[in-house]
Amino acid sequence: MQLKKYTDYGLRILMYLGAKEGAKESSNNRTEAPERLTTIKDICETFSLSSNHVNKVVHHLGRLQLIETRRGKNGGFFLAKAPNEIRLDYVIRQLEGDEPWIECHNPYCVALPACELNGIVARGKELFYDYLREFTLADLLKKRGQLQQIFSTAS
Amino acid sequence: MQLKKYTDYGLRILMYLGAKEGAKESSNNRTEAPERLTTIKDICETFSLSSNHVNKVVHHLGRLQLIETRRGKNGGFFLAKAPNEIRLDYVIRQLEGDEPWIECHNPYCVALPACELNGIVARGKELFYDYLREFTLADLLKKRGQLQQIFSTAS
DNA sequence: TCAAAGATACATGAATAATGCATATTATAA
DNA sequence: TTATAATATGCATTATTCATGTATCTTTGA
Ligand code: SF4
Ligand code: SF4
Repeated sequence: MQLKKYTDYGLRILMYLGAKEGAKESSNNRTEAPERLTTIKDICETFSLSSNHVNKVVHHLGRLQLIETRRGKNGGFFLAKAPNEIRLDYVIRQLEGDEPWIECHNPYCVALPACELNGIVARGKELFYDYLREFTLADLLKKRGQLQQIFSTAS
Repeated sequence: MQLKKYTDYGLRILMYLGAKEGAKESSNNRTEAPERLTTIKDICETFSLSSNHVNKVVHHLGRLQLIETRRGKNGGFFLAKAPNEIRLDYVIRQLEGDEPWIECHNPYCVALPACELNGIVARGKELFYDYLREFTLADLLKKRGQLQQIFSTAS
């Protein structure tokens, strides 16, 4: 019972991009690319991660339209939305995959027709996500200055 | 992000015992063993499970003092508490293991000193368990009659 | 036309959960 | 007292999923 690293990596990437964006004097036009784009290599060096894995997460975030990716030379990616428009429940649900937390079929459980448990767990799961729904990427950037310092210091 | 089968097996066992207990005219003395005790074999045949795995879960439930186990001939196990005293949050926390849902150390994440995420997820996890806390084994036995029928029919 | 970036597909490795096996221990009954 | 039926316990193996690696393709700017 633990979130996948994959999911956390996605959030780290968003935090990195959010913190960096805060660094410049905040362009209003968000689909305009900043000076130099963040690359997968940047992320890997900052967090000491495997580029292959990050590759996939970045791609996924792109498909979700949370970031915009640019291929080719001087390519990279940046936030496609304002931090306060990126809800944590959405990010985690999508990256994590939204499967039921308890598996009653496969193999089929005989108790299923009379079981109250799966409904209770499913409701609990929704409460978890309801709570996450109250937060956005902006909430993760409360200590933006400190994050910037960490990210710029980390090799 | 899914509960372990191990945990669900534990709940199935409790449901089985609870439904069976409802069958007889409810002895008040709960540490008194009923006529014939439920065995691991019974559980395995009912749910088509591996006896080794069930073995361990039964042992675990015994250590948690949710059931009382009896070794030797005519041994087996039965509920050590009334169903309404067995809270689901406790059962699931214990069987599942109460680790954090997001892993910030091991390997260490550079963002940790300035990260808001782990706290948010930890709080969401507690809300999940807070919800489960409202339910007991008795709530899982709402359809006791149907459960009894299922369990007696299942080979 | 080269090089630097992400996109994509597939293969491999690592971690953990699930299961299997063997044997010890205990309690009951014949 | 002995056979038997049950849980207890430790270790081995298998399966599944996650994480990571390798290779190649595509795009794009210089
Ligand atoms: S016991 Fe209930 S929750 Fe568990 S597998 Fe069976 S039907 Fe699903
Ligand atoms: S980003 Fe935050 S939550 Fe994720 S590992 Fe780092 S410190 Fe923990």
